[in-house]
Amino acid sequence: MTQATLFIGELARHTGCKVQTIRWYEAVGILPAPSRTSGGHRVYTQGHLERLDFIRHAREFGFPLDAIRALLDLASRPNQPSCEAAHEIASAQLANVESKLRRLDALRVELAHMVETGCRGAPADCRILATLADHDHGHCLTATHADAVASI
Amino acid sequence: MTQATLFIGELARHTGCKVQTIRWYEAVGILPAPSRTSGGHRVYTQGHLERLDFIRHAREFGFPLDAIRALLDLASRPNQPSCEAAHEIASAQLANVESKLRRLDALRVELAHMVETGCRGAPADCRILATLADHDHGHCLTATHADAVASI
DNA sequence: CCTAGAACCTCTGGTGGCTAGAGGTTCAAG
DNA sequence: CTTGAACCTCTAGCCACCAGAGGTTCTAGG
Repeated sequence: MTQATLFIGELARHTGCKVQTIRWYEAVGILPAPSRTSGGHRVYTQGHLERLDFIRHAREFGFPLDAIRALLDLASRPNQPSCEAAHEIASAQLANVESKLRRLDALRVELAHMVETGCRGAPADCRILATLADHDHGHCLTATHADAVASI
Repeated sequence: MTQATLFIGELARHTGCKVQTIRWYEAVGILPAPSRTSGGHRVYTQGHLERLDFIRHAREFGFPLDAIRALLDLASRPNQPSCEAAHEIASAQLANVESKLRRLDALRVELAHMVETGCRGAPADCRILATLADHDHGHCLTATHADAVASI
């Protein structure tokens, strides 16, 4: 039952998180401020390690920090009647990713078309430059790629 | 041959670009600073309009501003022997989008699995929370979704 | 006890591509 | 001459960090 403690560098190594990022997570209040040595160095507990692992893993799924905060709140109250909220957050993230995928794929098709049509010779005859210059989408497959920007 | 000129708001309406964005394009040097009225209002020419249209269209393809700058440079020298550079820039962007698509799709699969496995009952038994809490990826389909973050 | 150097501290500024707002000035129609 | 829409500059914020300056603390070896 010994409480192994960690300095920030060790915590970083254990979690694969950069030192700066850990300090930033503390600044934005998603990782609680640890106690300090008399000299001011941060001293983390096992609890911090677990919480940071959770955060990192959730980040790998692309959850924004606000969502992660909500998920951590849920996880910290394990005896609530339902975790429907967790399901909702994850579903929202899935929907988000799916929407991005759709827009990005449309963009891929359009870009591939542009690259394929190619440019043979001088810039004056370049299909790529011509496509971009024509804001009426004359060379585009569809005129609806405008909203793809957000998914880049 | 009359040079129709435009105030910034009219240019914005013509291009579908926000006024602020136009000023910002000027600040970062991708749209040249126009002349001004004696009172200091920006006065744009047809050339500005065309350049901004190009920029907007290229942005819709997700090109970063640096790439757009390079493409505009090419377009402004239409008699160069080759526009291979344009092809390279577009190919790089396509590769970029394809790479994002791949990572994002892997993420979708993983998220869908998580959402599907679901959570029945209390947070203590929630698969979503359990998946996130297990940084050894015990509940994940693969352990390699870490690099998907960059594509969100 | 002293020293070296690795690791820590805070603070500032930058990333990309904008967007929003405050507080003030100019334009153009009536 | 007045009104009000449109313009101006400047600052700050978004997201999730990363890099670096300049200074302090920890700890192992002598």
